[in-house]
Amino acid sequence: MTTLSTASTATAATPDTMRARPTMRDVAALAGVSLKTVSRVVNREDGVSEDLVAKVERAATQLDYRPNLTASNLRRSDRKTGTWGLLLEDVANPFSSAVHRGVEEVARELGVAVFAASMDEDPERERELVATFSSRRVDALIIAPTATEHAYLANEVRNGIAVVFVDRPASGFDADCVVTDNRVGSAAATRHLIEHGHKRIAFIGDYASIATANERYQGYVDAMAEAGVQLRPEFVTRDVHNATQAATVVHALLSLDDAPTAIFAAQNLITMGTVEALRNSGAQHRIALVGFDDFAMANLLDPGVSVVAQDPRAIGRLAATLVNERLVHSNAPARVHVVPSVLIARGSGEIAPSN
Amino acid sequence: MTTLSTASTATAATPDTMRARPTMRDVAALAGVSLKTVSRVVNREDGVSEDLVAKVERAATQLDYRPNLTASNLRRSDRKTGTWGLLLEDVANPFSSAVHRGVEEVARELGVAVFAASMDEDPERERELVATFSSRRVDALIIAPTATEHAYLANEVRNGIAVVFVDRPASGFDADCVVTDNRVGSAAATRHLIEHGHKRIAFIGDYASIATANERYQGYVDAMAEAGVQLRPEFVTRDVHNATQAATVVHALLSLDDAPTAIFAAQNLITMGTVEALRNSGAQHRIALVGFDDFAMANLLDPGVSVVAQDPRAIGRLAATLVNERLVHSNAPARVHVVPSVLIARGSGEIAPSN
DNA sequence: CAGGTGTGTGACAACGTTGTCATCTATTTC
DNA sequence: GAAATAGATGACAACGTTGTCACACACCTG
Repeated sequence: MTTLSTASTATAATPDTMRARPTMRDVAALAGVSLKTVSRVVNREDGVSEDLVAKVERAATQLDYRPNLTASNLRRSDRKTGTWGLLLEDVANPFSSAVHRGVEEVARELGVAVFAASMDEDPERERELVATFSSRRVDALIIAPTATEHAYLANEVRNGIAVVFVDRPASGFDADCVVTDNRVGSAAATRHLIEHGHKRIAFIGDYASIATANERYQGYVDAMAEAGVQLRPEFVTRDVHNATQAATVVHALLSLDDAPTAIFAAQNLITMGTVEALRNSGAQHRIALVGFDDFAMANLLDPGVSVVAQDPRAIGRLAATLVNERLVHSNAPARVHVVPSVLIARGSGEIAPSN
Repeated sequence: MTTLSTASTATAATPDTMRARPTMRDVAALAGVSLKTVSRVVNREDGVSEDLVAKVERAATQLDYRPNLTASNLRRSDRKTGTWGLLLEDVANPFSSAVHRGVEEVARELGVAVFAASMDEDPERERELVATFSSRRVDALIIAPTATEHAYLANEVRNGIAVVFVDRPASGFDADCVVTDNRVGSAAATRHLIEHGHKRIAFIGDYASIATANERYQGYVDAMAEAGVQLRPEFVTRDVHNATQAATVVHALLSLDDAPTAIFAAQNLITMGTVEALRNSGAQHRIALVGFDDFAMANLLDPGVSVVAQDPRAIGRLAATLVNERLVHSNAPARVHVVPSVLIARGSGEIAPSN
C-alpha cells in the first residue's frame, strides 16, 4: 500500500565492488611502517616523525580507512565507548524529542553518539532496551521512566553504567533526576490570573495519582492561599485526562450561577479541550485561561493561549551534563534537579474579569 | 540558570561498589565449564546438555553477566553490528521525529539499535556524523540529505555500509530513496478545490529552487489543465518561504478586482500564514483553503484546515525496510520509492465559491 | 671514549568473544 | 567384539586495536 516505484538509473554497490574493510594492518603495509605507528598517528599521539605521519595519513586516505572504534574500545583501558542510551516515551512525541535534542547538543560537544528508543509506556520494553544497550556497552543511560519499579537498574550501575532520570523520578532506585518545577510553575500561572484581577479561578487537572499532577494542584493551592483567596470546591476538578472530558467540565463551570472568570488548565490536552469549549460557548474572549505545558499553534489561536511552558530541551541538556559528571567522578550523592518553567503571555491569560 | 537543587536521600554507586564487569570467563569459572560452552549457551546454540545449560544460566544471572556485543561483533564472521545510523535534519522537528519513529519500529523487530542525530542543514556536520557512525561500524545509514553533494558516500558503500535517503533524493550519488508524492498530492489538493466548484484557485509555493516545491507546483498545473481551467499568472506566487510573506501575498490576492475564491498553500508555514491573513480579513469562512503538509492543531482552528498530509512515519518504515533488504542482497538496482499522501478534509477546503 | 639520556620505532600480548578443530565418551553397526 | 559414528565439550587462534616493553640510534656528559 505504501510503495509505488519508479526505476532509477545506475546500480548500487554490488558485492564485487565491495572489498574487505581496510584495517590498520593494511594501512601499515601500504605506508611501510608498523601497526603500532599507524595506531599512534590515528590517535594523534606525539613522538612520531613528521614524514612517517605524512606517509601514514596518505595511506589511510588512499584506502578510505576508518578506525574501528569497537575494536579500539575493547582494548582501551578506560573502557569508555563514547555511547549513551536514551530511553524516551516516544521519540516522535514533542516533549520527548525536545529532550532528545537537548541531550544531543551536549553529546555532540563530547563526541558521544546517542542511541534513542521509544518505550511506549511498556516496562518490559524498557528492560529489553536497557539490556540491549548494556550489551552494546553504553557508558550511560538517560531514562524518562515508565511508572514502574526501577530496582533492577542497580545491576547496571554496579556494572559501571551511569543513570539519570528525566521528567519523573523513578521509584525503588536512587539516581540523579531532572524534573520541571511543576508546583512553582502552577503557582505562577495562578498568580498571573490573580494579578489580572481574578478571584473566581477554576482548576482542571489530571489524575490525582500522577505525582506531577498533584504538584500542579499544590501550586494552585499555594497561590490562592498566598493571595488570601478562598478555595471553592465547585471550581476544582481533578482526574480529567483528555480534551473531551475537559470540555464537558468547562461547560458545566460556565453554567454555574456564579461562574468562574478564569480557568487554570493544568495539562496540555485539558487546555485544548478548554479552548474548544470556550469557543463553542462564545466565551473565549470573556473567560481568562492559562494552561500548563506549551503546545504548537497556541499562538495562532484566537486569542493566543497563555501557558506555563516546560523547557524539555533544557531538561535534556541538564540530564546529559549530569550524566557526564557522573562518569567523571561517580561518587557524588544523587540529587533531584529542578528546571524552571516559563510563563508565556499570549492573550488568553490577560483577559480581565468580566463582572 | 537552570538548576535549583534539592539534596536527596541515599548515595549513588561509588567506586567501591563497582566491580569489573563480568566476562564469559568469569561465568565459565563459576559454572565450572569452559569458555566456549558459555558462548554456546549465550548464543543458544544446541548440542549443550541440559544440566550444563542450567548451570551456565545460573552463573550468568548470579553475576549480572551481559554479553559484550562489541567483542562478539569483532570476532563474528558476518561482521554485522545490528546498528544503524539515522541522520535527520533535527530530531526535534515533527517531520524528522516521525520518520525516526517509523525507522525505529522496523529496527525494533530486527533487533537493531539506532543512532539518531541532527544535521541542522550543515553539510559538514553531516560528514562528521557519517564518519563517526562509520567508525562505530553501523551496518546502514538512513539520511535525510542536506542540499549538497553526496559523492563522498561512495567510500562508505565500498566499505559495506548500506545507504538509503529519505525525503529528498541526493545528488551525485545513486542509492535507494523514499519520498512523498508531491506532484500527485498537489494535484489531488487542487482537484479537491475544483470539485467543490472553484475555478479561481491561487497557488502559493516555496522557492522554485527546491525540487519538492517544484513538483508541488507541477501538481497544481496538472490538475488545472486536466479540468480545462486556464492558469492565471496573477494567481500564482512562488518563492514564498515563511508565514509572514504568505500573509502579505494573501492580502494582495484578496484585494484583486477578480479575487480568487480558493487558495492552495503548498507548504505548512505558508498555510499558517494564509490562515492568519484570512482571519485578519474576516475571509476564513468565505475563501476555501487546502494546505500541503499537516500541522498540529489544524483541526482546532476555525474552520479546521483541510490538508494534503505526508506520512513521515510510513517513509521511515519503508526506508528501514529497504535498508534491511539492501543488507540481505545488496545487488538490486537503486530505486526511488514514492509514499502516497492523503487528503484530510476538515472544513476549509470544502467551502463553496462565494460569487 | 665509555656511559648515560632521550627519542623514535616496532614486537608482542591482551581486550572479550567466536570459528575451527581436536578430544573424549557413549552409542551404533557389521 | 572391533570399528565406525555421533554427540558433547574444550583448547586455541583470531577479530582490530592499544598498552607495555624492548630495541636501535643519535646525542650529550665527564
